[in-house]
Amino acid sequence: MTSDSIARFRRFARAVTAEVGALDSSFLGRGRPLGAARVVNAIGAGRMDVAEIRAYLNLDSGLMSRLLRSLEDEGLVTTEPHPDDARRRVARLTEAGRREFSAYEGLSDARASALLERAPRAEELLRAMDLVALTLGRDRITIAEADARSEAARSCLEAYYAELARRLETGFDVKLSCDPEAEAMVRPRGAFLLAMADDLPVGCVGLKGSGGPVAEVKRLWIDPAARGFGLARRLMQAVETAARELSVAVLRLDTNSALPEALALYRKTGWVAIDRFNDDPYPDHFFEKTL
Amino acid sequence: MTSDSIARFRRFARAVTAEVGALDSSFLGRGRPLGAARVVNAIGAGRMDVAEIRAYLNLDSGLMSRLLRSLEDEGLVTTEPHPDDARRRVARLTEAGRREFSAYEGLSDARASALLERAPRAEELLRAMDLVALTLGRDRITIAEADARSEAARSCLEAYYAELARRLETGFDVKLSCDPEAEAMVRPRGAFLLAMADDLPVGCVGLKGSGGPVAEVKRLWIDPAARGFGLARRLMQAVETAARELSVAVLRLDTNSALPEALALYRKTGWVAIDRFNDDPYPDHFFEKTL
DNA sequence: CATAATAGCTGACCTTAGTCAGACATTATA
DNA sequence: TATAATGTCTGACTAAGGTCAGCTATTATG
Repeated sequence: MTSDSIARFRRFARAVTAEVGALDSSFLGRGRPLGAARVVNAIGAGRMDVAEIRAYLNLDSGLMSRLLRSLEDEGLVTTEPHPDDARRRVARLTEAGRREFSAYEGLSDARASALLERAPRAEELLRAMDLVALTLGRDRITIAEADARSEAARSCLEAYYAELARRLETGFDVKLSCDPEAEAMVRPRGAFLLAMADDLPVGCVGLKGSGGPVAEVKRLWIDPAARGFGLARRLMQAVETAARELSVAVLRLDTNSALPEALALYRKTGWVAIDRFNDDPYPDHFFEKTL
Repeated sequence: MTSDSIARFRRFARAVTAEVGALDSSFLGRGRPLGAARVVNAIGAGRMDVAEIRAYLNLDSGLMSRLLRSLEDEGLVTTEPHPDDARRRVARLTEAGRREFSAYEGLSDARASALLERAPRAEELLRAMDLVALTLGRDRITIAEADARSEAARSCLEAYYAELARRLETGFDVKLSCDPEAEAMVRPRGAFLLAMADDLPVGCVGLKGSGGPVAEVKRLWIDPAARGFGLARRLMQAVETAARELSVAVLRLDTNSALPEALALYRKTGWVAIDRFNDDPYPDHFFEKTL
């Protein structure tokens, strides 16, 4: 690693330290120490189990307990024993607590918004931030099943179609392609999987089934900022697992030689080239894998 | 600003918070509270005047004084009155202090290096970090005079040549162009200015003089990650100021229509198109400005 | 059923960071 | 030369974060 690279990295660290410090201090300014504000936000973000909050915020049990008492005194939080295990406790925001949480969210959103509006080329800045955030947080990316008709799924599919249109010499019009109706990618006939980074989708793959022993893998796509982390392989493994659960014996897929990284992945992971099995105008390579 | 953009910004903030927190905590782990470590690093980075360190780290004078005493007790720092003004004090690292500073630097460098080595496409990641760092720190970019033969200047010039080679249809070979020998861009004949962000150069411009009343502006270049902040305009203003100091009455420059943003800037800032005044093969537009 | 493990609570205590008023020496200014 | 301003230092004080031993209640386990 060159010293110039390291200097650039450290310039980055200095610049974001100031910005992140300012984000942190947006947790202040509402008459409450940072620790208590962080607890309100952890609960607001859906963490309820006290031990879970403690682990997330890295707090001593004594400190955590005191923070919860002070928030109860303020009327922002109620606690009650965990229904399954009375040693544990769960915390909930009161109506006032939810208002405080919204206020904190609003402050963070406003700061983000102000920064983005001041930036020339905001979309380029966001893509740069995506790349940094995903590289730093690559180990926290999870694979989860989702409805193919959900907003997160649709945003991935649109990005996929746009990328095909850019990369295929012929362009790409989803209406001319074999567009699997979303129902074919919903259980029990099929499935749809998303790679999620911090509640934002960064990749997808669909399993288009018919109820029979043969199903098709469709719509494998990874956000450009998340490439190189092995997500495509993880998604393909997950879709194979889902196919096995649905008693699928044979998987098929079609793809295009303009997507060499996809071809390489299929060849490396046990897929076998077969003859054309549909009349879709776009693909020029066809693969099969027996499960 | 869309809610999706804001969510992406906040994902970025979360990801770097963890990383920056880790960077901060590399200031810990050497048996010294964060405040004292930050003072050691400020002095090591060349800040000597106590008031200057205080302003930089945003510290109360009482706290600063105590931190310096504790560092003196540790044998890391000595202080003495400022030679010009005995009210002020200057702080210096002792030999042991310099060792501590090096240790902190080593920890930060190691962390940066480890992260970059783990990243696929490290250069793309660095460019993304540059864009984020420069956008966040745009108000801290300064214009300073530098030697045209210095390393910082040379790295800008090389980037400039590479960009010309990319953007001119004919390509660009600096040997075929009127390459001003560096001496012509050094005082008292000329000048060379750099835009600096955190000790790294992000833009340059040269003033090529002959000692006479006519001089030439050369090599205006801005790092792609720093475009849109008005740096070109600032550099041009600075080079005009430098020219006036050198008693230059008339400035000239040549440029190419493949660089429309440069042409637009010159036209907006009082430059007048003139006839070709050299036989350089690359430029196709020529401008003049009377100071 | 006795014992161990788990989860949280409480009180005592410590460190770090930060604030503020006042003291002191020095320098700038009317 | 008197006065104001500047820069640092000291002592007194506070808030916030954090640690630890011991307590209670509950659940898991041999």
